[in-house]
Amino acid sequence: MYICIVKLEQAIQSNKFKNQRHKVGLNILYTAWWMKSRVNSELKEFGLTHEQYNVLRILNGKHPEQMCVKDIAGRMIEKSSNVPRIVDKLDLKNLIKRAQGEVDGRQTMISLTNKGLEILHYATKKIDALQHTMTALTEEEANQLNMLLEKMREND
Amino acid sequence: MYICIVKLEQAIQSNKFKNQRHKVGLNILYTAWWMKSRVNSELKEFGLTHEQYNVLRILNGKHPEQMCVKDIAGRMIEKSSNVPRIVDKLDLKNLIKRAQGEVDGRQTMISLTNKGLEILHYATKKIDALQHTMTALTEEEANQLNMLLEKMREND
DNA sequence: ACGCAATAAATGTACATACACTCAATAAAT
DNA sequence: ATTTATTGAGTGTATGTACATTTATTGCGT
Repeated sequence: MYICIVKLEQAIQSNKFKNQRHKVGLNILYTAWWMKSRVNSELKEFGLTHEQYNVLRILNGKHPEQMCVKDIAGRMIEKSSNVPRIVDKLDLKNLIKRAQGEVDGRQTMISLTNKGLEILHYATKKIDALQHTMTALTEEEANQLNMLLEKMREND
Repeated sequence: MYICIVKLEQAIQSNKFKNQRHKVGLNILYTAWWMKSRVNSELKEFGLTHEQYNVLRILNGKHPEQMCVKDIAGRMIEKSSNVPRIVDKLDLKNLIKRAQGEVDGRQTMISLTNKGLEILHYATKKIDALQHTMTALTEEEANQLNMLLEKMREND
């Protein structure tokens, strides 16, 4: 276990943590960055970013139905993501289609193209494999980690 | 405990997790975003961003000594932070000083100004108080969370 | 029906990340 | 000692975040 304790200290070259609760904040931020980096480098061969991939995944959840921009935004992990701009990039690559909303003219309805579906398919294979090696935990440990994270955010 | 399990599902409006290890990835990314948002809104009154605050804190660790850009970068949580640009912003606000390195002319040596020290002092008070309410864990739980995060990154 | 508030999407701006590249200074090789 | 490689900082570009503002459309109150 000692090796583990040393790892964050190595990564941010500091061991001046006031207490475990202080350390946990830095540890979560670092781990999130570590995950994003690895995902991004895996997605590079598809010309996708982490966020673009996330939007494609969300669209796939409703496929072949369309989704409006607001519904996509509500499912994003980072709530301040600027979905219209991410959708712009996906549109330029013809991975999604846009259409004016029929029931509500203010909405822009987004859906995956065949090209988008295909790229998502191959990208998902890669990401799933990565996630497997990246999360070196048992289901039991993962469950405990999830519970601790939820408890941490209790005062929300 | 059930309330907790529901929380991430609410936040990203999804409950289609393949397993606990899949969920843990999303949970860490979401928690990191949640923390950063709260820190940023707390720092707004000082005109600082989360990253600028981080650089000031790192400089304070060596104060009154100077640090070169590379050493600062090595202590950043997000390793791809572009430190020269963050330092630019701090310089414009006169919170830090730059000087050409004397022993190595390639280095730019950075140090806090009095104004930087003062702002950091007040900002730190706020952030410490925030961190206290934001991390609703006991020391025991925080320690366990830290160990699980380190174990998760084992295949690095 | 008309006017006004509310909503959805898009846009503008400042800041940051990710990554390639340049430039000057130092270190290394011969 | 001179050439060559390496290193530290800075810059350029594309992408994304955070947040305010704009524009078009809808819904509501009267």
